[in-house]
Amino acid sequence: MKRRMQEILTAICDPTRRAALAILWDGGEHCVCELMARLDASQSRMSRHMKILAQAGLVTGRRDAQWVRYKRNIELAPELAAVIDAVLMAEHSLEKEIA
Amino acid sequence: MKRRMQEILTAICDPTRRAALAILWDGGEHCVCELMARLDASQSRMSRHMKILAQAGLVTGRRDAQWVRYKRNIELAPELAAVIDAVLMAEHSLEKEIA
DNA sequence: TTTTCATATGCGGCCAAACGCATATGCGCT
DNA sequence: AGCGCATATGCGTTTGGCCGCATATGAAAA
Repeated sequence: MKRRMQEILTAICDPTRRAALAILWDGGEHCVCELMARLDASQSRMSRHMKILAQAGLVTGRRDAQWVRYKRNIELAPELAAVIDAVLMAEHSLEKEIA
Repeated sequence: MKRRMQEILTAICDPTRRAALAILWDGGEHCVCELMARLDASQSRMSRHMKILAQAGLVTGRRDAQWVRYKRNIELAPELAAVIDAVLMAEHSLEKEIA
């Protein structure tokens, strides 16, 4: 449906969420506390951001003891994954630009 | 720079702007009044949306008599154009989905 | 020059998003 | 059970985006 598209774009519009996605996009699992530390975000802030990413269908989380391990959602439709790929790719290539 | 990336994502986050982009993405020129009519948007609303798209570097406008003709910016960096392509592509393919 | 059409913009209101703080929940360890 | 770590969430505040309305600008035609 079209609603998911809007959710995804809203999700990736926030820089912190994009940064989290970039970390998760390797396919590995990462807990909230790790993301908090690496992205310099408060606990409640990071938790909420992850919820939004999950609701958009971009990531999935599972309980593992006291942690929640988030990872890229492998069931994401290919056309939508392509959007994320393009965004992360572009952001990465723009990182080292001078002008 | 990274700022442009954020501008672009903010720009395509709005449904009306995405719809305008979809129309302009064929490369042709379209005036504001045409976009207003096709997207059922008020004049000031459409004008502002176009300004945001232009500031993000996605489109360019030129005066032609009393009209302003907007079109896709052909000088847009390829990695950024790829993002727009992916988004429009995905939205198009999701259009006819049942589930 | 006055009128008319097309577009841009200043202003103020409205609404949703994002945040910090505090608190609740979930889980393992002792 | 009680404690401590990790995560989620309710609440109230602040911030920013989008809008309509009115007005300004720009350009052609009368």
